[in-house]
Amino acid sequence: MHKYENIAAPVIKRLPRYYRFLGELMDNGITRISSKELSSRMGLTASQIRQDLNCFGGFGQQGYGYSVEGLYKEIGHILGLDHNYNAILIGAGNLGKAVATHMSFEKRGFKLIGIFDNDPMKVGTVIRNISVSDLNELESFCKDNHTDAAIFCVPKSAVPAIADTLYGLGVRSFWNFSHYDLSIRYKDIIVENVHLNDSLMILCYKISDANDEPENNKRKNKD
Amino acid sequence: MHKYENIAAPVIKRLPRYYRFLGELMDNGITRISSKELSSRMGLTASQIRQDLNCFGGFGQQGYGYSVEGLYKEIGHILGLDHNYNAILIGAGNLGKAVATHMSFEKRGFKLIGIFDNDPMKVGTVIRNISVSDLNELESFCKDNHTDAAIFCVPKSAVPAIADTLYGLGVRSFWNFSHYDLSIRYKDIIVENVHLNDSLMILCYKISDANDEPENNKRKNKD
DNA sequence: TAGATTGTTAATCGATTAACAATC
DNA sequence: TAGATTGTTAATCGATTAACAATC
Repeated sequence: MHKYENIAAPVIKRLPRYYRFLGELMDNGITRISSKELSSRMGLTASQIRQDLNCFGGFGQQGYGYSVEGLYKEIGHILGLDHNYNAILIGAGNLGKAVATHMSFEKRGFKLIGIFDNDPMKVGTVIRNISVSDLNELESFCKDNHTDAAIFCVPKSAVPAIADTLYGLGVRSFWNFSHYDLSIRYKDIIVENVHLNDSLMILCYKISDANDEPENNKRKNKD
Repeated sequence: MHKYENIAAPVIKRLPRYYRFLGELMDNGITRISSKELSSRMGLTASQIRQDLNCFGGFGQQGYGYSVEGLYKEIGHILGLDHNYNAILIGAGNLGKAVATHMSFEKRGFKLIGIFDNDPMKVGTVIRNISVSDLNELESFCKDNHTDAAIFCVPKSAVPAIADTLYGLGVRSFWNFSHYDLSIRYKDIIVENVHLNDSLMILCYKISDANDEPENNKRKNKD
C-alpha cells in the first residue's frame, strides 16, 4: 500500500529541487510562474516539469501557470514534510555532530529524539540540546520511544550489529552515511544513502576525464 | 577533449560502488569473480556489469571472469584516483570540519591544501594538520598554490561572492555542500553536489509514501 | 575438448521531449 | 474573445536486459 503508486525514482529525486526553487521564488515575492519560466531558471524542460507535477495531480491552471505558494505547499505535502518522524542518530563523531547540528530536521519531516555513541568520552556531552547516550542503552530507548528512522554516522564495521538490533526492534527506515550496504542485508527496509566517498570519487572522475589525455582504449580505437 | 567519450552518467555513478565491492572481495582473499557472481552480491544484473565495464575496455577473460585485483586497479584508474588534485575547503563549521577530518582525500585523488573561514574564532585553529586561514587570504593563497577544486561548506548566501573570486582565479571544479546552484551561474565548470537536505526529504517521501493513506488524487482515481 | 563466461549486438523497457487539444 | 499555458498523448531518445557467438 503506497500513498502514490508507480512514481519513477528520477521524478522523486527532482522534487526537493523544485521545492527549493519555489521557496526562493516566494522569498523574492513572485506569486505565479509558468512551467516555461521555471524550466529556464532550473535548466530543464517545461515538458518535464509538467510531466513531473502531473504524477501527483493537476496543480496548474491553463493560461495562467502555477501559484508559487500553492505549488510549494503541494510539493512539501507530497514529500511528507508535514510529518514528524522520530529519528535517532547513531555515532556522535565529527560527521554525526555535523549532521545533528547542521540539519533542520523539523523542516524535513523529522524530529531528532536521541543520539548514541559507544565512546565514553562522548556519552553525556550535549549536542543540539540532546545528551549523547551510551550505545548499550539503544535497545531500552527504542522500547520506550517510538523510533521511525535511524541515522548511521558510524564506521562501516559497526553497522551490522547495530542494524540488527534496530531491525529487531522494528526500525525499518535508515539514513545511511556509512558504506555498509543495508539494502542487501534486509529486503523490506527503506534506505537513503549518503556516500561522501563515492561523491568525491565521481568528482575526481569528472576532473580527470576533462583534463587527461585520452586513453588508448577500445572506445578511442573505434574513432 | 575527454579521456573517455560519451560515458553515460548512470554508469559513472556505479563505478565507486564497484570499486568498493571489489575492495571488499580483495580483503576477503577472493582473487577472481564472474559478472554473474558479482551481480548477485551487488543486487544488479550480470549484463549491466559487463556493459558498464566494456565502456572502458575488455577487462575480463572468457570462461574465467575478472581478476578482482586487476579490475579494482582498473576502476581506480578510470576514476582517476591516481591523481593528486589540490583542493581547498571553504567553511570550517561543523560540516566543514567533518568533511576535513572524515574523508580520505589521498585515496580519492585529492590533497587538502587549505581551509578558509571568515569567523575570527576559527582562524588559526588546526584541523587535520592544516591551520584555518582567514577568508580574505583566499585570493593570495590561490595565486601562490595551484588549486584544482574547492569544497563549499558555507551557507548558501556566502557562496556567490566566494565562487566569483575562485572562478576569477581559474578554479573550475567544485564539491558543493551548499544549496546554491553553481552550474546555473557558471556554464563551464565541474560540480558534484551533496545536498543533505534533499536526501533527507527523499527519505521522508519514501517513509510517508509507504505508510500513509492513499491521496484522493488523479492517479488513484484512475484505479 | 567441453564448460564457462566474456564482449557485443539486438530487444525491451523506461524516461524525456515534443506536440497539441483542452481550457482558463 | 484571443492569448497563454496547462494536462496529456504520442514520438523520441537513452538505458537496461536478454541473447548468443566468440573464445579462453
